[in-house]
Amino acid sequence: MGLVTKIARLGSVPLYLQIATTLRRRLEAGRWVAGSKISTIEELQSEFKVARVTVRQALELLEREGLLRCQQGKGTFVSENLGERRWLKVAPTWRSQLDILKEAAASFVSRDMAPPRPRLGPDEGKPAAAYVLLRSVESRDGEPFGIVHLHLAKHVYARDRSAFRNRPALAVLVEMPGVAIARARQTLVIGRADAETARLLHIAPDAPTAEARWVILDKAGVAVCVAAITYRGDLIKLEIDLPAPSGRELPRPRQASRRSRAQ
Amino acid sequence: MGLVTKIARLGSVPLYLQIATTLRRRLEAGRWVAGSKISTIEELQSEFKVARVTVRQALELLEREGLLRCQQGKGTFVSENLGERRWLKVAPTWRSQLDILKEAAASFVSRDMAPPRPRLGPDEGKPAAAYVLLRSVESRDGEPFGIVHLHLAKHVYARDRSAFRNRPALAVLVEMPGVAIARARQTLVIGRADAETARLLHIAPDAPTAEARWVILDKAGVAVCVAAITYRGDLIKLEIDLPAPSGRELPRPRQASRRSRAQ
DNA sequence: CTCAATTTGTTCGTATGTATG
DNA sequence: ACATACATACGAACAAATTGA
Repeated sequence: MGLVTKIARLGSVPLYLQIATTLRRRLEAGRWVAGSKISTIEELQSEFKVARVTVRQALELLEREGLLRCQQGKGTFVSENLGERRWLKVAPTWRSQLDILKEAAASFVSRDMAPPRPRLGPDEGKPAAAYVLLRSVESRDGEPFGIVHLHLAKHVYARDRSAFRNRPALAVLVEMPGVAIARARQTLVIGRADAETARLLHIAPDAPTAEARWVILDKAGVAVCVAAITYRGDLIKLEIDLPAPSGRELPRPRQASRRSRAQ
Repeated sequence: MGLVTKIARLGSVPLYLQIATTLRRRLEAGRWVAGSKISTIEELQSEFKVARVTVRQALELLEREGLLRCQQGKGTFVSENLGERRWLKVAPTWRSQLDILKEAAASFVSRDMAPPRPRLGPDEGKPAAAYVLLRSVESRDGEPFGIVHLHLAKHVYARDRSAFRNRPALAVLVEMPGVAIARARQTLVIGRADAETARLLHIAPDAPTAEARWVILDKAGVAVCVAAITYRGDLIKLEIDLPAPSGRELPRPRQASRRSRAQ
């Protein structure tokens, strides 16, 4: 392959990490089938225009991650078991949200009985009279996957303190009789782990995270729950099913056959 | 503040970048109100246990990003206009997907008339007889926000070549008469920019990205479109509205009043 | 007005890690 | 392995702007 992939050291990320990222992407995109031999170090060295040692640093990293197997005299091979990560599958339904929590174990971090009020956007309802702030780390199979900052209306918390201490708050809230949830909005943006987050989630500093914000309104339009959840970015998989598009959803009614305008 | 936030250099991310990430998170989480003065360099220096110069590097970065204003003799202040980024708002509806594309300009990169078949999962329909591979970069206001790799069934492409060259393919496909879309599935995971991606999207290597995969099936269950879109991670905002949860969606029927079990 | 305290801005020398050939 | 180049990080000192006594 005469391919040249330009890599520049602009003052931030070390070269060998960039090359590792590039190769990891190729592996995960399925460029090579599992078990097969990938390019030789010499090929990679000339593709990326870096020194042999730098390529090796990248390969060593991926070998430690279990993505590759390097064998002297033979070559570098894609691991067999590649392909199925254990994703946290998120879909825009209550069901999927609760499924995630079902497997989760919450390790309680702290409780603040008089926290500052959560800030609410214009479309996020009225604040409750008082809140409790619960902080916890959610884990699956002993591996932490999310950090939860949860503002819970005090009058809701008071209904069943023990449940809120022992089970994921969202699950408790949904099942709670007498608290009618009228609407919930979840927004999700992508961020990066600061040092504290990285430590709690067992990821590298600056690694991608998914930051979810939940606002749950009761029938009176009061925000009974305002939560910020920071997930490990490498575990989140969002699955969105779209039904057949209806005419209403099209930008403008299509003009049957006349639409092949010159252009 | 006697707070100490531990930051370690383990051989990957420079300290000043980690500190910048931490402060950026604090700013975006609203720890300080817009316009107010943040901690002095000396305070940050002792919180993070680093040298003065290192803190300054982080502050300079955030100042260039427009989040902070540093003023000699006075202090460092949060920018006034903080808070509203121009998000690409994604919701699980056709409407929102098409809205994004409406503002977008596609700059065409390449076309491959005989690409390898896209790989389809077990639940992703039957492959079409042949595909065309279109590659493009989507921009908004001159700023690129996404890279598109689009496998399009050849018989669909043939219906209106010029439209597919000039407009976002997804929009063309949805509006196309005679191609009845039965189902579309979008999955979204978080990744990182390799060198090539970083260059095309004007972001740093290793910066977070959102990687969307679209599979669109026609009535016969044929995958007429298989697309991989890599978005800039810092522009994506997912908005999910959940209606009032119904009884069906709860893990198990709640037991009216008996549920305050000791625990 | 002057002075001192506070706070950001700048520079020097040195040490260490990364990458090259 | 070695010599070279550059980025990162430290500590310390000094300069310049701002504030209030």
